[in-house]
Amino acid sequence: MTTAGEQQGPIRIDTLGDWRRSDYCGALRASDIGRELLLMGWVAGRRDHGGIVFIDLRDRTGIVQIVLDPDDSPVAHERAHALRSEYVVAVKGKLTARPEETRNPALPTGEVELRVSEIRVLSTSRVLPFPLDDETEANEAVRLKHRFLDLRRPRLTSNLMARHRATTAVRSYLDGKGFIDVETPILTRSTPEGARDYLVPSRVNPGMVYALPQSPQLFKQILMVSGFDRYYQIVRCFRDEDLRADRQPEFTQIDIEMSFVGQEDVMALTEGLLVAGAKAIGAPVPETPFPRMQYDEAMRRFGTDRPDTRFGLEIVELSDLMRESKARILQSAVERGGIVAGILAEEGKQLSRRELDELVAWVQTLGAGGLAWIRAAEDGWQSPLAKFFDEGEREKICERTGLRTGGVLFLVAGPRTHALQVLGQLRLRLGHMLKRIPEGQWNYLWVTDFPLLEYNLEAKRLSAVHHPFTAPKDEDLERLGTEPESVKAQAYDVVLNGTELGGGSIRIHRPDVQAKLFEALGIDETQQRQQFGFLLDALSFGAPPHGGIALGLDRLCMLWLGESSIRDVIAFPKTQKASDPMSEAPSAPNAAQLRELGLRFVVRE
RNA sequence: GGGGUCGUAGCUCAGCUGGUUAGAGCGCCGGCCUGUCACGCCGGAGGUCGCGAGUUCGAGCCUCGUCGGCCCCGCCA
Repeated sequence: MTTAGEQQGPIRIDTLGDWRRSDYCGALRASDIGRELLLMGWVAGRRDHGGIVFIDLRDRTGIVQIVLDPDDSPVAHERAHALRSEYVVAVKGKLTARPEETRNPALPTGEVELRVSEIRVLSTSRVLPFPLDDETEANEAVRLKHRFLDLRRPRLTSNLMARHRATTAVRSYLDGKGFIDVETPILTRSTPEGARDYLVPSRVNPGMVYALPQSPQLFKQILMVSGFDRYYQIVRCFRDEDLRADRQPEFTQIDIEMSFVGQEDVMALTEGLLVAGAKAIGAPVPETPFPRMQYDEAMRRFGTDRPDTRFGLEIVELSDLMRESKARILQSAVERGGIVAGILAEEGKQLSRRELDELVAWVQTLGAGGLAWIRAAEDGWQSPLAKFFDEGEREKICERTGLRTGGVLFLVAGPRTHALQVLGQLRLRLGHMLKRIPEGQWNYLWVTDFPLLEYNLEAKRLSAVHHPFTAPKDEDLERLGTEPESVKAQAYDVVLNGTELGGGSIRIHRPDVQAKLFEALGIDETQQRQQFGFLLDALSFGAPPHGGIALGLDRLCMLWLGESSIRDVIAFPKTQKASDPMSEAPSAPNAAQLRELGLRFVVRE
């Protein structure tokens, strides 16, 4: 950038006048040759030969080549020298076939070009802070500060247009199935459990706050009680938790609830919706019904409740073989009620000693006791634990896991759930390292039969795995009071390639069952009234059996479009610190605002 | 709350073991150029090495702190 570049230059800005666009740039084809056109767009590139000038004109549909030839119009040609990147221009002219040898097969519009008879310069541009091509990936902070420019990049433009097609298809699909789009409040009340809330102080109720919804859960259930029967909403949700590549503080859910249905009905509907969405966005259309897997099996084989089933490297348990082992670390884990389990990498030979050491160190950062490995080399086992295993044990281990020469077996010992989760993460990492994850495969999967409750170590009480309105399986109902942790929920998650797309459940519609669940959760009657009174009221006035699901629209679009960050399918996303470099949100409130709200900030040490 | 990584020209990045005047490509500015499409050729401008302390004769490079981007753990019913 130079000072000269900051000047707008002597170029004259024209008015739009009565000019109106006749066509979009990206749609022009050989069939349009001969037409008189009026195009409007941004200067995406300029090749000025002095005697003849080529302009790449871009709008949201694509790029078409514009030719400014003094033989066509000396005036337009003369003005073309002053054009710069991202100037906005309108051009009038005739669409012609490009001379045979100058066609550009890389461009959908490469067979044609517009020969300009008249040009209007509608707007100029400062020099760009970063190039707008799809190749150079500028620093995210710079991109977000100038999001209006970032969004001009063809990839982001087409991502947002594709997202629009998906949401349109979803609305049309749900409308066709008789669903009613109903809006629910953004200013609502905080509910306990779940994520941290974003709070909004109420001016007219000093000392009181609203919470932004983490999801419209209670409202959609109430709509069922009200008899709407089938509800949907494409709705913003807010969770004040730390961000990830696939997580934003505000995100969009496709929220669905329906009455007089069971789990299978919701799942079938969801599959149809995903088919419609995938079709509209141009992603491979999944086959239905999707495969199913019970939660217990997912944990046992994949160490997670959202397994990526595109590759093997499954978990194998070895606890029974280690009960008597001389390898104390492994043996004692079993003795204490934990497990020993492993993952076999058949092609583990390609992992260097250094990579193995890095894996061991990495697993330790996950909070696991440690990671042991056994490398089956030509001349015997190489392993920190090798000396502890006799011939018989080695044979059994090989038999159980399939370990053979060239392979590496990874072992983790510890409390069951934790060991499995660590292995689940190790599995993903190995999948990447060994390039085992196939591109172009789309494994949709239902995970079912979640436990209803789990023991929360921090809170020292049971908490809901899904949420406290999830119905237990009918046959498990009576165990709610006696063995609550054995009760399964009528809950289901849909997973794509190891990413959770969404989840739902059949809800509790009977006040007596809901009360039992609150009891199991240790929420007393006063708290119940205070926190969920309105839902309990609603359930007591004739609630239909109902259930639903919520799907993460941003994540869906991200996966469907092959993006690795949710930010690239959201027009105005936030950084990892939940800030927006463009608008500079969040910002400090001024004194008058604080006074009016009756707030005072206390500086945290 | 924690771990990792990055921050040098508008952008992407190089910069050795701490040592003279901090480089490249692209972009930008000026000139030339009638079939380019990553146009080409000639010339030029452009730097708070994120910021602040410290060590040192000397810091882009070492130390500490801090700010910011990204990835991950915890967290996200």
